Amino acid sequence: MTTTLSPRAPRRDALENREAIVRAASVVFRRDPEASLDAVAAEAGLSRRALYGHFSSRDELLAELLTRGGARISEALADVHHDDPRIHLALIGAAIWAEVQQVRVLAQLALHGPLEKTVASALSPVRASVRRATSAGVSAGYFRESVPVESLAQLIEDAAIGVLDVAVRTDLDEAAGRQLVMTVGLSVAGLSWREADALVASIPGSLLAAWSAPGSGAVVGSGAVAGSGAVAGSGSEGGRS
Amino acid sequence: MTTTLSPRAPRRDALENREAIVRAASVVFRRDPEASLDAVAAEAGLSRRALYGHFSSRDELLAELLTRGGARISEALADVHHDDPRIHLALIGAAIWAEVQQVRVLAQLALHGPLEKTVASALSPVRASVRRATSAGVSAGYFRESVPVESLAQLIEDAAIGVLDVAVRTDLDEAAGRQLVMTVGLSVAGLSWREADALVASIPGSLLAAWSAPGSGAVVGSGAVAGSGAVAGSGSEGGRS
DNA sequence: GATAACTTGCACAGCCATGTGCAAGTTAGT
DNA sequence: ACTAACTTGCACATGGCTGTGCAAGTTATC
Repeated sequence: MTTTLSPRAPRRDALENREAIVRAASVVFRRDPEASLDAVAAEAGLSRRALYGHFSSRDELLAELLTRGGARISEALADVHHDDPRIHLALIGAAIWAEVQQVRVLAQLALHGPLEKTVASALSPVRASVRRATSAGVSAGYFRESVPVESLAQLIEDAAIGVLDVAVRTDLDEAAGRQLVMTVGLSVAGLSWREADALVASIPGSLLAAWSAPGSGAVVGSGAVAGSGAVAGSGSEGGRS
Repeated sequence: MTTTLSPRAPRRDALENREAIVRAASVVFRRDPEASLDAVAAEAGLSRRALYGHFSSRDELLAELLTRGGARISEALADVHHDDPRIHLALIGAAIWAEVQQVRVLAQLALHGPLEKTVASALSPVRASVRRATSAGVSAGYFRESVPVESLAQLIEDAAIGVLDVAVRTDLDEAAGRQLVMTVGLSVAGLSWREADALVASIPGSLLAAWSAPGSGAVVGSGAVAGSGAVAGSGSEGGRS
């Protein structure tokens, strides 16, 4: 008695194609937030026309991306806490690193126009967490006090995105990338590199286990990312400059 | 005997209009590198058609912008040297801060596509200078050694752009902005915030005089930047679709 | 004040991207 | 195997931006 209502249930491959489209969009838009739907469809291995069978407009696709990205990130940050604001910040870095792909799509999309507000709300958990750690770290005398806290938090955020770019571009392995994101974040906050390195080294592996874990399920984007001739095709080296 | 060749010399206001266009382009493209020429013409107070009287294509206008920006920056960096790599890096920061507008236009344009190479070459003096200071600082044990020098230089560069954004956005005064750019650059390099602050404070004013100077001539873009109702006016939001 | 230089406004072509409709396929479920 | 679900390829309307031609203005310069 599956479904007596409709004459037939939706097909399973349709669902798969929908996923493929979202994944493709994630890959393509990370490189160019204004890419055409044709490009997305191509990356997904479908026709442009079929894409409209799943999303009735470009904006609807964007909305889906934003929603998913935001959810992934919130989830990842959900249980990141630590009494030492320095370690807290480092852990945020590690969590973010585990979600690079998502974060970078959001960051890219943020540059656009009308998405700003949506993206902002998607990233707000990160922002809040960073802000809390920053503020605590400044009070404790660890972080620089020569800048208003909001600006500092913003700087750390911006720097983090930059680091993600570099890390991805230079093809660091998981551990190295995570380490870089953590230490540079701390540096911008105000620590010297020796302090940052030492601090990060002192973090018990158990705290990082969640992300460094072997088969950390639910890795939506990873496949797409690996297969991304994307990064290679575009940037080559010019990158940001 | 001005010019016996042509029946009449070009008019002076034409030159002024050309300048206005370039300035407008600088303002508009800094916000949105893909803005239409209509937007540029409007910002310049001219018609789109008139614009084509000065630049035969969009690319020609871009080229002019790139060339000027590159020239300004090279010039600003020409006599930035110091034996202490930390101070060298800080001074680069100060020099860059004096050219924020230019740098930001270039950085924006860099995200585009076919411009990559041109932009890259325009910014190459900065890159080279940063790389030199970075490498020297690492050798001296001041900067972090846990990252390959090229990546570190890249990180510093990226961070600098981020700082410029924040600084401009939060409307810091000249001195504060310069200070921020210098210290955060040093932080990413690896110094603690106390070290960075102390170091920057120790830099004799004479070394900064060049930029902090009252009427440092040749400030091409400053007027345009100040007058930019740009940021406010444009966005509206409709944007794409 | 005559004349060339410059601007404007309009009309036009071309290109590219978005959405949509429809007829003909192909493929998954029952 | 039959049928509905899904995909494809095409055609089409719409809208934005570029680049150009031309006639009619305005303004600097001689």
